[in-house]
Amino acid sequence: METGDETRFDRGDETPERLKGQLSRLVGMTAAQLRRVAGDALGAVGARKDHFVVLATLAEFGSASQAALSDRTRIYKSDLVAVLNDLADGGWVRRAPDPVDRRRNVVTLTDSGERRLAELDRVLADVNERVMAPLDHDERRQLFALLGRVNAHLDTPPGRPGHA
Amino acid sequence: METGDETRFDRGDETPERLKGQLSRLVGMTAAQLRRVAGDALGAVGARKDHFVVLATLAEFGSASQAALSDRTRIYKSDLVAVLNDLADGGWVRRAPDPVDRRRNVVTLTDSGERRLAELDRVLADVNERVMAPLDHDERRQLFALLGRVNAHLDTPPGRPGHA
DNA sequence: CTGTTGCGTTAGTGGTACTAACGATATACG
DNA sequence: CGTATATCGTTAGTACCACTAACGCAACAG
Repeated sequence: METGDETRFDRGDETPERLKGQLSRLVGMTAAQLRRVAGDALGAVGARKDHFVVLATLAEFGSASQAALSDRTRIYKSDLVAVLNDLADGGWVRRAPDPVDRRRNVVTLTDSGERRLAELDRVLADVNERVMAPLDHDERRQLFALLGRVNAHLDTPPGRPGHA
Repeated sequence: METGDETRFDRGDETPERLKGQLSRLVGMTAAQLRRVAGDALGAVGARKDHFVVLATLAEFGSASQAALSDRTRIYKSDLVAVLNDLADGGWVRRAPDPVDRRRNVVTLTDSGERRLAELDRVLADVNERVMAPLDHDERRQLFALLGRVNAHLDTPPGRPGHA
């Protein structure tokens, strides 16, 4: 092989200049690849990631209105409609008008919804395992902790200094 | 109920169930916020992130064809067209046919392109600083290293064990 | 009854990742 | 030479994701 070919990343002594120093780029690239891997895995069983998010939220917090689901999942209420349509079509959730406030729909996880959640959970756990393969247990914990802190910090830009 | 409203994340002793264990979700949320912050900052000076990526690549590796740029930046050649149009409109790059192979364009950084790069570099360094504010120097290094390893691992899914 | 607010829905925007095809040029082979 | 094939830049289009705007409806406060 000629030398000039595989320069890619390891320039070694030369300062990596601008590109590598940007956390946004590194996180962005990682996220894109993660999204792809997870999306493919979910797509293989006819699901999307928001399906998992909604099912998991229903399982953890119980039945809820769409507005509450939107708050808890960070899925915009406008996008939630299609997700719930999918889930209702699959029989994984029921969407019924709330008798006490007829503006609301009460979304409820069905039995087959719980099974669906377990299935998607397995799929994603598998993806997670593949993705984090190069890291040992401690390193995984560190990565989660560091990302979690950055994430929490980005979540509260103004005001809200602590939980006062 | 006691706390009622602000249950959000800190359930504490209860296992975080499914949602928090997914690296894809944590990385995805962080990436989304980063993209937003960086995108806003760049947008404030009329740029996009790919502008920075291309300018930085030209500065580091020198003039190149669009195909070479596409390889180095991971920007699809189809998307690169618009980016280079923007950059050429701003006078930051020149795009001239290659005399030795007239299929190619040679893309060259101009002087004002170097200045533009410095400007965007400042903007992004600022973003980077804001984003990583909660982490000290060592933690930043750790985060980069861990993400870098995951990222590198995702980059080489099949075969290619080493540079054999 | 009237204005306001919250709810679910529809529609649309803009950015990002990705594929397909095409005209033009370059290269390889017979 | 000629013809097949590959590469280059470009156009167009797909799909997903994050996000906004507006609308009809129900609830509620006055």
